[in-house]
Amino acid sequence: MAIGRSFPPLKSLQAFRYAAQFLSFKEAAETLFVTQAAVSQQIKLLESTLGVTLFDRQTRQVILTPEGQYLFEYIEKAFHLLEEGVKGITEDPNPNTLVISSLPSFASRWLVPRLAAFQNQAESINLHLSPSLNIDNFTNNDLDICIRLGQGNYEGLKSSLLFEENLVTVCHPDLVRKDESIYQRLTNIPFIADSGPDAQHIRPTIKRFLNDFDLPITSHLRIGDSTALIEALLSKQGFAMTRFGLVYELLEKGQLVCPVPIYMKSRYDFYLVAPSPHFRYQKVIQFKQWIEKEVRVINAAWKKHCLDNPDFKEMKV
Amino acid sequence: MAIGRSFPPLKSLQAFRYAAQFLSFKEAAETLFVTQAAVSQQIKLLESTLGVTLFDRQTRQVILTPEGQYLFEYIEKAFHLLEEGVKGITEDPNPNTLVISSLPSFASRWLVPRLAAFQNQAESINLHLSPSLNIDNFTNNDLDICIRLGQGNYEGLKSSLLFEENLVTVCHPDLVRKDESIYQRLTNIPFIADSGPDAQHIRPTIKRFLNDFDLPITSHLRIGDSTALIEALLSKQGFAMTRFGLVYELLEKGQLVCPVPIYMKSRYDFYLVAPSPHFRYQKVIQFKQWIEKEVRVINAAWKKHCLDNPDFKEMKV
DNA sequence: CCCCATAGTTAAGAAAAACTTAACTAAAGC
DNA sequence: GCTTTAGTTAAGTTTTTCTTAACTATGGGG
Repeated sequence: MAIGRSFPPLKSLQAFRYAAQFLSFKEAAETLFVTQAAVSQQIKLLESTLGVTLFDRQTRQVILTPEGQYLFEYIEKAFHLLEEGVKGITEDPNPNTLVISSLPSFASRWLVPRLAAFQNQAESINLHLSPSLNIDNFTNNDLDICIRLGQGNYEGLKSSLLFEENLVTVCHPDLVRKDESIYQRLTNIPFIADSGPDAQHIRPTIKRFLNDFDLPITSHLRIGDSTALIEALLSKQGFAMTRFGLVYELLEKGQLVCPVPIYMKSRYDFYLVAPSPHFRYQKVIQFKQWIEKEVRVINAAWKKHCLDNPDFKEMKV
Repeated sequence: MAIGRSFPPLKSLQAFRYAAQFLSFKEAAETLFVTQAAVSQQIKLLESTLGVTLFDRQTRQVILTPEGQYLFEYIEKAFHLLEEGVKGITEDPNPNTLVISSLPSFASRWLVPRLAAFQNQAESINLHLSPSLNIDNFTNNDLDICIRLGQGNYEGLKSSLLFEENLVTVCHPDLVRKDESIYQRLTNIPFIADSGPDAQHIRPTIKRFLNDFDLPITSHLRIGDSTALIEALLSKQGFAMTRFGLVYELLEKGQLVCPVPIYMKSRYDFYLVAPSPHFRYQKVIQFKQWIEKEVRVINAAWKKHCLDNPDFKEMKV
């Protein structure tokens, strides 16, 4: 049932606004991202509803009638106000404070140590880092942007890929000897299972790999928190398959090594996530540009890792 | 695909306008003739699209947030302009001239003789009567209102029932003798067929009636124009089944009589038809009130006709 | 002078938006 | 403590809007 008895549909008024502005149904259609037929039908509907002819048709062009000119004055002003209001409301209410929600592991291991660099180049922006394990809906807080590990599709939110994650096996270097076989390593080094929600798809792959060596998948230790997982690895409690982005610096420093020559693409990647309007905030634009540049080191590290370990094999999910 | 990328849906802005005005989703819903759930969903959609909280919910009531107050200023003004513009355009561009389209038969036999009465009471209104056989679409002319015989459903137009038509048999009084039977009359008086488009449903009924007398339906004369039909009747060429409204005055004067004691409701009735906004013009309001009063004589005449002829039988279609 | 391109129109069907219904929550009021 | 009220949400339905395809009528160019 129609809203506002006998008031014309708002869509038809919007179509009229652009048709009258350009004196062209075609250009109005382009502006509104619809077909010319849609505009034609909307104008017809508007004229029928009002009982007034708004355009004189001249086969290939239209001219506003006096009534059309009269109406356009009002409609144009009205839509201008709507746009002004919406623009004003979506403009950043807090241009000098950037509130970021991020995975704790990513925040503590990667982001925080680098934020100084961002703050140096964006001195007028105060940062508020809010570690969180879950996506946010952005409607009851002043959160500006999320850094998420996921698949990038969140209802009502916009996602921008930061970097694709890969999964590698890592352990303390003291747990491996250069001359032992893979079989020996798999037998001698305990497997630490990552029980985090974004790691569920790793286990079947590990299981299939171990089956090739006729070995069962057992793990005396299951850790769901990435930070704790790193501590367990560094304290020589076993090996795990985990995100390259999490461990690549430790690999570069030689604090962790890859005991097993396999890797796989993660089902989840890192995204910047926020409501569409937030991506227009200047502070978010700056942060996005900065972090996209910073994560290039992860991509470069991955490329180098692949070059340094040409024998590593990709496991398909 | 959405119009105006990232601009919120216009319906949601309209819902917001009333929700903010009344500080009540319930009252906004009533104003918009939708359910409370619809308003709730529209507000949620608007907040999600803008990435802004517009209302603080307090279980049974809502309060505008500062952002909501800010936006409301613009939205309220904008919708006010829309309404002003639409109101201004639908106001009667020609308040002193009333253009009426009517069936020629109805116009010449009934309306024109009476228009003097209307003009006497509406001296400032100039009348322009335009006989027409077809409904009009009102978009390329200055027509104000139509008087139509039909079923009252015309796309994009509003209809108001004037009076219900009935069909009676009529002929010149010289063609009947008081003492002859129905059978004798049906045999002796030729049948004139009305071949007008709104009379198509009469023939099967006449046929069925004649079958009861074991008589074929034959007509040596077929006339599609009501005015010509009346002339044929008055010139003693036979009997016809036609609209009571067309002939009731001739019946009252004794210039025509009913040879056969049957009648039937017409499938088509008389309607006033025009675009919705035209029914708000003052001149149309006056005309409608006047003609609705005038047609009461037809209704009264029908009632009297029924009372004067209690033996007449209704034929069902 | 003819053919092609252009802008607008319309009907029919598809897609998207908007709405309703029903069940729910949380507080206010009696 | 129970009932009422206003807002919320999910699922399904209805309505609106759009697309596509075929069409018309004109203008322009060859």
